[in-house]
Amino acid sequence: MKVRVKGIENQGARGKMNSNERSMDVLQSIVENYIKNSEPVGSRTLSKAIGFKLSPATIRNIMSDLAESGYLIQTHTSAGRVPTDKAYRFYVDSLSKKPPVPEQIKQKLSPVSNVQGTPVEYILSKAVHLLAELTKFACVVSTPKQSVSRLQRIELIKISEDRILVILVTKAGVVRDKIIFVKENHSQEFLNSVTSFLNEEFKNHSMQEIREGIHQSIVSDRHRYHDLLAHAVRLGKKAFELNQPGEMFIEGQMNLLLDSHFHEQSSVKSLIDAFEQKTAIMKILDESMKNKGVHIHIGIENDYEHLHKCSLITASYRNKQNVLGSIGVVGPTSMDYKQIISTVDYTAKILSKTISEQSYD
Amino acid sequence: MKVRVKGIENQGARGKMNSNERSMDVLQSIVENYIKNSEPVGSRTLSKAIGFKLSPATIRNIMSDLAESGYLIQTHTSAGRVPTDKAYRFYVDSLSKKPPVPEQIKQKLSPVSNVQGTPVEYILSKAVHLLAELTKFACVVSTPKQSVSRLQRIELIKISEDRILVILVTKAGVVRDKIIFVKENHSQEFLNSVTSFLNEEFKNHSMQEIREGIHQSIVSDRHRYHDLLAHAVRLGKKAFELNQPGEMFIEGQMNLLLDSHFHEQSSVKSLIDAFEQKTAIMKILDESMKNKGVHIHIGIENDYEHLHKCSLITASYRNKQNVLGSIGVVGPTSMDYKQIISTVDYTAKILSKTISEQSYD
DNA sequence: ATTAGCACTATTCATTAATGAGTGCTAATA
DNA sequence: TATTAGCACTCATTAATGAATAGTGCTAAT
Repeated sequence: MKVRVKGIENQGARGKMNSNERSMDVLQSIVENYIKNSEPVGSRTLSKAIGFKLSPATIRNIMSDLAESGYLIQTHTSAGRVPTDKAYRFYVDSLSKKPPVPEQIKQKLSPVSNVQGTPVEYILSKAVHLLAELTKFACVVSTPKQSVSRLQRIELIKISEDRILVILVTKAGVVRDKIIFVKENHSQEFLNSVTSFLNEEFKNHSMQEIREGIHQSIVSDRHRYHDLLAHAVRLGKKAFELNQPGEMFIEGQMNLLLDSHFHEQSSVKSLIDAFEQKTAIMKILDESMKNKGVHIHIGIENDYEHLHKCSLITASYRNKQNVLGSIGVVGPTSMDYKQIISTVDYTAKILSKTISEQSYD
Repeated sequence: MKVRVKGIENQGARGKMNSNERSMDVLQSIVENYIKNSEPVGSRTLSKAIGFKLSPATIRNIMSDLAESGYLIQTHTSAGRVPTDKAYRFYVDSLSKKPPVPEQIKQKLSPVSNVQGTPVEYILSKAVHLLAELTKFACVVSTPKQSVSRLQRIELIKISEDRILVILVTKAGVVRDKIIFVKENHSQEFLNSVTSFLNEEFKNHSMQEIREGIHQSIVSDRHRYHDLLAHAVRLGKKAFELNQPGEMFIEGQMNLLLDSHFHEQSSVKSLIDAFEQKTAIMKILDESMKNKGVHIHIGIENDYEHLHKCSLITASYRNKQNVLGSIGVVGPTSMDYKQIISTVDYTAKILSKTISEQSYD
């Protein structure tokens, strides 16, 4: 059996650079062609697509090599070739610069920044809705994480003898509420004192710090003999306890079902599962908050099995101080990466800008 | 042409009651059979299903009559009969009592009431999620309407020179926030006075009343010479302005796509549209708040064309004082009405119970 | 190294025929 | 007179067949 130079894989070892570069070009063309038409691409089609610079026979040889290296597969003998996840990975890695965002898309996303005075959640839902409309895929956004947010203000409102409504306002402009149950029947005046104390003590600190700080206070006996402070610390501990799970908004799930790549029954079931069990996607969004820029997860790269036929493009959004959450698109592995990447990137940026303007510092 | 007694339609006019009752029984059996198997039901099948009490031939005659009266249709000459929306309407109207809710369903919905201290929105999302899981259809719930809610407390928090964060807490336990923009640079102390005034003046009044009341105050010159009150009224007007559209949570949309009745491309598109354009469903939920009990909209009865292949089962939820919103199921017209109706009813009840316990009066 | 040519393979599509479920009508029956 | 059995007929569904098509792999020529 004749061993042919494989291009890409064994760079320079023995093959000519030329051959390698050409393989890459061909692969790129195949990927782009498949993204465009969602149909296995054959040697003749491709030859035509690149303007007959290479004959179908030559392309067949190259394709054969690419297939052997795991970049392409055939659904059956007489079908064209389809890119594998490895090919998509190569493709997105070789994308040089993000192309400029089309004016039309900017236009469509402009409502995100026209939301004077509305809650952050509303801005997020608007953004994710528009993103879904633009991309025609499913889109997700995670709400700001409590732990990194810094306190703007806390309010304690007496509701009944044993219940206190806690309202937390963060610098990012997020308002969260919950009810805590207490044994003592505190007066509203007393709660006001506690409120003042907590606000003075903890304003501008992150929730994380506050939780730790309060824990410290309890351990230390600094407040042991001061009744008000002791109570304040006790109430504060309850008030700042994290008990709300991170939320996530989803839009456009149904778009996926119009996509031909998900027409099989099994794929649909997988998707339903993936969205039902939000944790997997949530994890990816959380991950995306750790680094700047756009994150790309292609098919099999996803840990969660039900997402093996999907690619996720995510980007984090932030205010001036902190990374708050992230927004992303879930689509088929054969999505138009160029377009989606730049759209997600732009959406995250405009979201950051809008929320920063609304933030309280 | 021989005129046969039609049953149902011309009761007692000339036909025997027997024949009429029998037609009804047969129709009911057909509907139940179709709900169960999702397949056109033929005369032989039905004869077997009712234990051969009537021969296929007799049933054919009855079916023929029912078809003529618009209760059944045939997809083609040699197919069995399928119930029309008219038949479903007859069927649900003739359902006597809601059957008891199975213990298993109660069990599955129990997490709804185990939500000590969480925001109302969280309870709602939990309920709608579980309902979707139970029914395997799409489920929706509307968040409490601001206008009917009664004020528990308002807070004004200074954010910057020209921005004030308004937090409204209603008796139902709903917390809403928004930012208002002001020209004057009020101190927080001043805002506290305004807050006290507004709380004293308007606590326990519905938002609707407050908006009207404030309007009155502005029209009257009662506060014209009192600076604090004048400002309070001005700020209050802004604070109580309704600017948040009614929200709606949707869950399990994708369940519908596993349902065989929505397999055609066109149906899927219709559904996507229906959920994209939330207003139509929202309107039905709002409608459902006006009367007690379970509401049923079958197929063509829906005003919105894209819902013509769906039935909606809705029920309102409430606290001790007011009807707050409603929850419902969107499924195919051939859904198992008995089961869905009782499940929705029960869910609404447990929701009402839970929210009432959390309410502040 | 590239390409043209050809044999080979597998899908897709339309046609055909067989099968079967179900009806409508008529005549027989209780 | 109401019910039922029997039969001819209709139409969807299914399987089988064959032609058309798109594509490959290999070999030999350039």
